[in-house]
Amino acid sequence: MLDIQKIRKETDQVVRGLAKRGLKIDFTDFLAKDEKRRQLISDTEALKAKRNKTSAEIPKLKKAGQDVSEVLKEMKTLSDEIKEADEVLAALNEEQAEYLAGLPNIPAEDVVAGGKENNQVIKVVGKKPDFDFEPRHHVDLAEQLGLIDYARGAKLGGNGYWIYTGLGAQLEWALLNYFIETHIKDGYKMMLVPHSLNYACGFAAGQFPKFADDVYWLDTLPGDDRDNSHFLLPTAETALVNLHRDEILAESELPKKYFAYTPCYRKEAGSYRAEERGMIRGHQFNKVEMFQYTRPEDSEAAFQELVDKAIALVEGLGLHFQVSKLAAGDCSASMGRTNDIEVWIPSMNDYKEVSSASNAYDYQARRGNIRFRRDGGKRNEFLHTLNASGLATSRIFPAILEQNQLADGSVLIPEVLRKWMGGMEIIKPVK
RNA sequence: GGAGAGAUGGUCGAGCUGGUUGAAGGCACCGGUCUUGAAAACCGGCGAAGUGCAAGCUUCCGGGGGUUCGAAUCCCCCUCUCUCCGCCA
Repeated sequence: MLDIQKIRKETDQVVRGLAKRGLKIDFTDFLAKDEKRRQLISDTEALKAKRNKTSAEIPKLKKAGQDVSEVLKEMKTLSDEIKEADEVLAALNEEQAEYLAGLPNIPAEDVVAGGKENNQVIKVVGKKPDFDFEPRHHVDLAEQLGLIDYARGAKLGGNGYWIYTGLGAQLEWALLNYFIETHIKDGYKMMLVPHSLNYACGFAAGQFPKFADDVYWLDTLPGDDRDNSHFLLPTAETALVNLHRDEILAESELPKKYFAYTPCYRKEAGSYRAEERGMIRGHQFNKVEMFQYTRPEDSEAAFQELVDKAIALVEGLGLHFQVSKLAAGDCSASMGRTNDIEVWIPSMNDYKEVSSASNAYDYQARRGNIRFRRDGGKRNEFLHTLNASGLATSRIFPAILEQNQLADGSVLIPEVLRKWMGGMEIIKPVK
């Protein structure tokens, strides 16, 4: 949620910021209505002040033995007038809130305008493996090594689902263990959260109202009974940002650093592409998500910490990858800045996102009413929220298979994972 | 699933026979006195949001609606929490 004060006072700056996302916003109507709304507020408040004052007089008049029937009649009229004005005002407020809720975050100053095509690669680690044989596709490798059962996954859940089997399941779990161990060591607090969340969670995260169709709804349809419906989280971020919704934290508690493992459930409607066969894009995938609540002045440093942590994880696996700084239009709605970590997938001849690190600044804090009180300070301030995957396994797993494959179709297990694989160093084809 | 109790400011907790209660009191926190320093004690301050240049005014006692001139207080609906019973892991 954007600060309405900012829209009023620094309109041009807001317009320019949103333009970087490719949005042409004209606040003229909005501001005119806001003006009207505020006028109405002051009008109705004058009426209410009068009501309160007279209302306090009535018991005194009664006590003095005076006849108050005339006053009561006037008050009735006044009350009706207030009620009418309040209804108009409520409608205006709702309209305004709805409009504000639909506006995305303003990109940070140094984030360039435009979409994906303007993303900049800011770091490259390792290099593309040089195979002296015909490298295999990860789907083939996974099947030959008995790691993934795609056919039965589809039988159980349909397109977009797979089953980790045997060593594949162990390898997947080893990855998660590696992430978890690292985060704990780095002082992040582990959380296991509900996977079924209520509407307010999606709103605070910034997924709703706009992207309510991208998630799986459990009981009712959104809009039917929005406040009592639940959806499966598309990322643990949605849960973690809501941990402190409607809370006021003490400055001394900040920064708060969390991480959570959850499967992520996404509809991915209409996004299936042939080149993404396998586990590149599924309806359910495993991810460990890092999250921070910080003071405003600390969030840029926290962002760097999160990016560095994600980098270190991929680096620790010995994989080749790059880091991209996203252009404004490629940052999701809630985020003012995002860096993606993209791992090399040989079969796709492309880099695919394994982590997305973002700074939401105060955008989510406003939506979720998450504030903090400075030591000795009087006013509560919105804090900043940041998140970063650390990591999603669904692209790391194929990257390991493809980048670490040998001529005979076996795959080297990254060293850091071996302790969770019973010391195993290599996975060999079963047939 | 059935029955009952409850939801008040950062926190705990009064008020709930409708009208100086936006809300006592405790704790926490901030400032001061005292002290070599600290603690204790004492004195003072201390909810949030909206609107306005400001003084101020308005709103908020889980959420929504209603009754009334006037609602934290009365009525209805919803959500959540707790206790008991049943069922299940």
